[in-house]
Amino acid sequence: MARLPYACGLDAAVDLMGGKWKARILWQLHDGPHRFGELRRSLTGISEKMLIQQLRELEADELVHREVYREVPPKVEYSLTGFGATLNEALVPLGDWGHEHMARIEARRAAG
Amino acid sequence: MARLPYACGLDAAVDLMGGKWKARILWQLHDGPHRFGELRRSLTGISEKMLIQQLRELEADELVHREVYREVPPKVEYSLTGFGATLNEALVPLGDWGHEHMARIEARRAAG
DNA sequence: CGGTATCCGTTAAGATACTG
DNA sequence: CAGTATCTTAACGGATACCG
Repeated sequence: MARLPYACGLDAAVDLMGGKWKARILWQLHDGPHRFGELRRSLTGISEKMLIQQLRELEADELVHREVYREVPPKVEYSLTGFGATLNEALVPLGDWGHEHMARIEARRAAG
Repeated sequence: MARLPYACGLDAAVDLMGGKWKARILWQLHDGPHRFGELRRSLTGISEKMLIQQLRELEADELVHREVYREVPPKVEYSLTGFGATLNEALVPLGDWGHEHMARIEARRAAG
């Protein structure tokens, strides 16, 4: 079925940052560029495959910039674009909300 | 594999409102209770199955309240709980961001 | 009106091994 | 170090038909 146009801003935003990892990846980049390996260690539980896949999508959506340094050993740094930084700011209240209610949310999840 | 604890607030929040529909459903309820059929018509493109499934999950997470009126024909109203209202507020900046950048996001999506 | 039940294809996600 | 490749499972999303 043909994709419908976005119904609202939230629809568009969720399309870009939705899923299990993207918001957390953007979050990790808020304080400057990070290398692939740093991100992998920070994002506990992510597989290399998912990390690179999500980074590629974020790059295609112009939220993240990928800079390759031609060195040995190889070095690649990921950073927020200006566009990505604005999205990150819009995610702050959501992150705060989650932080504030984390105990409740964990408890509900544990309850099944 | 056993689920890890939430890594940050954003992780917990996305777990509750992530997916294609939940943010939009919460959004629709911001101005008061709505009936099942109203929501179905508002959320263009959603199937009845997805709508009821997402509503049940939102109810289980105490974000949405379900009120059944024993009438003929049947009437059920969904509304935000206090908890759901606070999440909705945290989503406002994200919705604004999406609205502001909608044209750009649509264009990227069209480009494939 | 407000759902259920069933079936089905697609996408997300994860484990593991391997490469330039 | 920063990825690729392959395979498998789980979750998401949708179509259709039916029910109280």
